[in-house]
Order: sequence, then structure tokens, then C-alpha cells
Amino acid sequence: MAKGLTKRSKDYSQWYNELVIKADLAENSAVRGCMVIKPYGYAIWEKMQQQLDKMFKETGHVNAYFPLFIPKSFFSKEADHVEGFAKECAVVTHYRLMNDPDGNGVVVDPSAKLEEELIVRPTSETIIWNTYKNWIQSYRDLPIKCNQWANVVRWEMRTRLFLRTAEFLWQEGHTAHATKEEALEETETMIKVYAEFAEKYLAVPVIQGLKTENERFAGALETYTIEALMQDGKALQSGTSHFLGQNFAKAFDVKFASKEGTEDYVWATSWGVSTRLMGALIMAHSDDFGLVLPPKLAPIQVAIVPIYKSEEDLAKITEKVDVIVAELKKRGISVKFDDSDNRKPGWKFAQYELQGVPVRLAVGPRDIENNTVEVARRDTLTKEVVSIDGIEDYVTDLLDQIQDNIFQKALDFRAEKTTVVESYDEFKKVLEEKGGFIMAHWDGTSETEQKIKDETKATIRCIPLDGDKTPGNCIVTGNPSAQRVIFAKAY
RNA sequence: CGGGGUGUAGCGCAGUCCGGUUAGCGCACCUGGUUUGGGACCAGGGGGUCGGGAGUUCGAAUCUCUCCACCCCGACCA
Repeated sequence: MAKGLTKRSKDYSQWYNELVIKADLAENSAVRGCMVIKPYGYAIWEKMQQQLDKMFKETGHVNAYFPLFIPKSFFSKEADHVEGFAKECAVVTHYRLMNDPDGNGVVVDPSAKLEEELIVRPTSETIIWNTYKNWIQSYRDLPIKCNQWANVVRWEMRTRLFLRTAEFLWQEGHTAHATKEEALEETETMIKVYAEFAEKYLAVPVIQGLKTENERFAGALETYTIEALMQDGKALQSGTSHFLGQNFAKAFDVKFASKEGTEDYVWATSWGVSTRLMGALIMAHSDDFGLVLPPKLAPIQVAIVPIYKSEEDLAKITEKVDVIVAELKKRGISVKFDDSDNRKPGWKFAQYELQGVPVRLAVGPRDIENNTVEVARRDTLTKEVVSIDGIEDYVTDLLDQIQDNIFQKALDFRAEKTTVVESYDEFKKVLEEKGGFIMAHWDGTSETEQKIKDETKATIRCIPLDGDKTPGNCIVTGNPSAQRVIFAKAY
């Protein structure tokens, strides 16, 4: 167990909070609700960005950048959209400071009031659609498939590092299409990109599905989501892709001339994932000893710790290790040889475990004598002494195994925590005693969904795209249900 | 915004009830030495507007008033 890390079984929430701090991923800042992402945490985010960016480009998208500030009036144009965000917007009202005439430091200069307030973007649909208006005249200008990497601000009342912060980092894709079909296809393509990324890189299994009307994005006609299950049995919405119909095109008057010479509004999508994925990554895999990172996203994939009594020992070890390091690097594996002499090996072992380094090699005099290294894997916490010959192949293979293993572990966990229920009583019992995903029939109405939420705090996470489509009867009203939907308590 | 809590060294805390030596402890940090196969040890050292302001008092971390910040529970949250 990591020193001072609360056990998951004792207080999962506290375990998470402590882990983020102790693993040096992020910390609270001087600004309420806003976090400082520390270098080690940011390195993981960068790896996510790199991979996602690659996948976006492979699916035909390009990057651009739009302003941080949005004129207030833009928010008046789409009624549902403003309704969804109005309560959590930061507003810029002035553009100048001055020395306090009473000598109490600096104050806002009252004469520098903006004629129109600026909203710090909570999301960029409005500013982007205002811009797209100028870019689009003809069907030949379509599709437009832009993504931006940015920060956004949502003034949340209660925040938690990575899971819900007032400012967070994300990417938001905004596309414009000539037809409904093409926009729908884009929406679905992107949720699949997210699902693939989550499963292959984060090693977090996700369920793809549609949001109900209650849970839909403000201004969207349809919201696709990927839902992941955390170790405490709660769901985490990990990425969304929205079909916006012609809502924003109509709000910002974006029309195009079709091939046939008719004029029509443009069809839109938007999709995003945020630093919340860091939360998913942390909560899905980590244990009471600290982080467990999937090798594909670990900033350090292999840490090498020398064990020595004398300088001569260290020299011999370094000689051997340098060869291993060079070979691993040649294969694109990030490796850190930690020969710092201010920490003992035991401390280093614990630290790399806390920080989730997938593979640790220890090399001491005994190994030099026997031509071996000690290999420890983070996911299983097992150790093995192997020959130094072919160690590069061994490690390369091991990293793949670890990636597969932690995904499989998460998948098994989800299977175990997914329950099919037939009645509302059973629903409540499972929710109370077991948690996790609950698959139940629902009559499709917001009223029933709301009733369940009010009574149990569970929400419909999604109407899954794949799997069992057998109709049945709603567990609350008994009315017909087209298919089971997934309920859970959510973050 | 309602209920509860906390503010003392970089971090974590004691001291506050009942005012009175030079404000203390653990970790971290610096120096030297011994150590190094699972979070080392010894010796020495540095670091404080006790959240801010006002008041009571010979004397305030401690009592009073006031302001501020943060945390937890709730409400809120695509």
C-alpha cells in the first residue's frame, strides 16, 4: 500500500482525491474550482491528445482555433443552448484596471465597462457557427470538418480534480454538412472514434449509446455517448457526439446553394472529449498502491532502478543498463534509468508504483553476476527474474500484455457489475447493494425517467446501440418498451 | 444559497476551552557521515505577518467583533 493513500474500500472518493495529488498529476490552484495540471499529469494528457489528433486527421478533420470570448448576444440565438449553459457562465464586463483611489490596491475601472459583455466560452458552437456563416455559400464549400483544442469554462458549484473543474481542457469538433444523412454519419463516426480510443488506448471498455431527451446536449437533436464504469460502480460519461440538425444553421442563418440550385440550411455536428478522460483513466484501473497506467498512455513505460553499494557496482550496472535503454528507445519505448542517489531503491519502487509506471526493472550486483534483471509489472504487482539476453523483446511483449490485461480486467469487472432487472423493486435493490450498470425496460417518457431519478438518483446513461433489442415492459409503468436501457448512478 | 467544519513553517498537525517562558511536533529541505535487493539512520542546521482588520488587556495563536478564504454534506451539473 502506498504510504498514506486511503484504501478504495474505505472511501473511494477520498482515495481518488489523494491519488491525483500523490501521483503528482494535478493540484488545486489559487483559483476556486480551477486546477493546475502538473507535468506528469499533463504528459498523459499530451499522449491522449496526440493519439486523438491522429485519429481525427485520419477521419478527415483539420484543426483550427476560435476565440475564448463570445459576445453575449450570440447566446440569445439558440434558445435551448442558452438554457443549458446560462447558469454556469463566466462573464467579462470590463477591460481595464486602475489603482484604487483609496489606496487599497487595484480595482476595476468603472469607466471601462464593455458595451456588450463577453462570455468566456463554455463551448464554441455559437462563435463557430457565426464564423461558418461566412465560410459557406455553396455545396462546394461543404463539408467543413474542423476541430479545436481549447480550454472552456463552466462555473460549476462543486468541483473535483479532472472530473469536474471550472476550467478544463478539451477538444471540440464542429462539422457542417449538406445533408442530414452525412451529418448523422459524421456523428456516428466520431462516437466510434471515441469508443476505439477509450478501449484501445485508455483500456477502458465503454458502451456506445444514445442519450435520452433529458440528458441530451443543449441544442442537439441527438446525443451519442460513450459510458464507462468506474470501480465504485458509478458511470462516467467519457465522450459525446451530437447531431445538431439545422438548429445552429437556422440560429446563425447559415445557408448554402445546392447542386440543384435550391437553398437550404446546413446540417451540423459537434463532438468532444475533455480532461475528464484523465479521471476515467485513473478511476478505472488504479489500486490501493497508486495509479495503474495503460502502457500506451504512460509517460514512462519502463523505469530502471539500479541497486548498488559502491561506485564500481554502479558503473558496471550503468554499462549494462545503457545498452538496454538504447535498445528500448530505438523501439519507441519511453524508459527512465533512475540512478539518482538521493533515494533508496525501496523508495523508488514505491514511487513508480504510485505513479503507475507499467514495467520496472531492477539491476543489482546479483544480476550483474548472473546476467539477469528483475522485472516487476505494475498491473499484477508480480516480479520475475529474467535473463538480460533478449530483455528488450521480453519487455516489448510485456507492455502489450499489460495493455491487454488491464483492459480485460476492466471488461470483466463491468460484466460482473452489469445486471439485468425485471422489476422496479429489483432495480432499487441492485442499485443499493451492488451498483454498476442496470439494464431495464423503460417506457421512453421523460416523466418515468425523472421519477426514477428523483427516487433513486440513478439516471439513464444511454440507450445502447449494440446488444439485446428485445422489447418488453417498463419496470415502472408497465407500458411497452422497445429495448432495455442502461441505468446507473453517474459522476 | 442552506447546514457543518477548517485556517499556526513547503505539507500534515498539536497548542486555543482556562490569555503569561524564546509558538512546538512529524514529514520535507540544507550540511556532514554511515547506508542502498521494498518507502534508511545518526549528528547538526535553516525556515513562522499563528488567514486579514479592529478591539479588550500590563500581556493575545488563545477572549470579543468583523471581514476573507478554503473544505465537506445538500441544492446545482449535456
